[in-house]
Amino acid sequence: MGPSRRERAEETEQALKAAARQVFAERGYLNTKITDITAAAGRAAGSFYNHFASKEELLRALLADLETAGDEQAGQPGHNPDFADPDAVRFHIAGFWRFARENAVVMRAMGQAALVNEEFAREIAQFGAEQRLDIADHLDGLVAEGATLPGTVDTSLAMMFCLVQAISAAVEEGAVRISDDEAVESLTRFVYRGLTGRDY
Amino acid sequence: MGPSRRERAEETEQALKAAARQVFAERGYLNTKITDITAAAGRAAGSFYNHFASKEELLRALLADLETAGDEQAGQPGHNPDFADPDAVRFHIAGFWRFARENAVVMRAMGQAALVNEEFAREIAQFGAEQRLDIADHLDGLVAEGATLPGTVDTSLAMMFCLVQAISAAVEEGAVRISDDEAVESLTRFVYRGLTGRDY
DNA sequence: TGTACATCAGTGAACGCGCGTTCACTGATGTAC
DNA sequence: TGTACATCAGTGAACGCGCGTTCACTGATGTAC
Repeated sequence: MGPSRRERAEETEQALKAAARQVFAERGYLNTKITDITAAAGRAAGSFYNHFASKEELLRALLADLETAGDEQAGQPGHNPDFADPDAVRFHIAGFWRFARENAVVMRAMGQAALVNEEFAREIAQFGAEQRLDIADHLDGLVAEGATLPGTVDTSLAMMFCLVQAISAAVEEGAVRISDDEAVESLTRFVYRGLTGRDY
Repeated sequence: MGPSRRERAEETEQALKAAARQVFAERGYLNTKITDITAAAGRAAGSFYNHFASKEELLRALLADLETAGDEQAGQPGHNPDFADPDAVRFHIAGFWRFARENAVVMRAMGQAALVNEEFAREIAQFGAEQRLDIADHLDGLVAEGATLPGTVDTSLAMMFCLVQAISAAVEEGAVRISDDEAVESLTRFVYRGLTGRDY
């Protein structure tokens, strides 16, 4: 007796997701046809629709996987919310950097999907806004100590996030060549200095 | 007697370009059909191919317009290449900012085209590399004065460019709300501090 | 345990929509004489 | 200046390609008795 139906279906679904990651990485989300995914997964074209209503739905599934994986590792030992300490800045940048590099394929796919799909665009915008809100209070220590931020709190946060995100994207597409450690170190120095006006 | 053939053709070509800018701004390059452009220009679908071989060629034409416009205003009065002076940093950021805001539609279209077209991707990458090379020497003054850059020269430049570009894109798509002056001022402070390690 | 039927994951050829692209046609401008 | 023909910008219906999506079919697993 072979695998149960449920097992068989689960296998195919995982195969499709893995194949999608692969072809998205190779040629990008927008350039990927559904038959590219099924071919890479070694299944028939029609099989796709047993598991996902569309390429968008598949991307949502990949995103959901990524979120649960993110939640699991979000225990965050060593979290220090006071950006007056350079180590706290480095800790946050390193975390974001790791996340961005590990999930580069899905992040890039999301970005591409957002160009064509209003819904995805809104989700990304909201995700960014939430991220910024989550650590808005991390700058309080700086202000309390009398440091002058480079702009409003929101602008300062936006600059920090945009910078790290843009650099990780640039590294990912090969426009900038730099090791992970070097990136985190350079970014930490740039951001710490930029936010605080202090040398480091 | 009506307008000459040449005049008539020129008019239509300009109308198509203007219409393209408009619809690209409204719904993005990738979401724009050729008939969207011709409809917005008030011409028949077939007319498009008298002027451009494809949507890509039209985008190239827009890019060429933008480059000649850029060259004209590149007299650059008041150019100061020594980034030890915050005003020099502000001058460059303000220039880039103006350019990015004025040509946001075409820049965004280029970015979208690059996702689908290898050729555009290469051109953009090369353009960025050239930009960085053009002002690589602007950091020499800093190094000579004994300032510590946040990373290598190339990494430092990449961070500066990525930051300004990412913020202008974020403003353009409404993810960040900030006036032009405020943006330039905040960016100048962030970048000057980040590069030099000095307060400002 | 065995038999008969129901259900389901997977298949791949075929269908059909959307849109880029073509092309015969129109009405004008340009040219030759 | 006038006439006859060539050329060309523009038109829009029609064509056809690419690709998403469907669906009748297969061979297996699940269920009822």
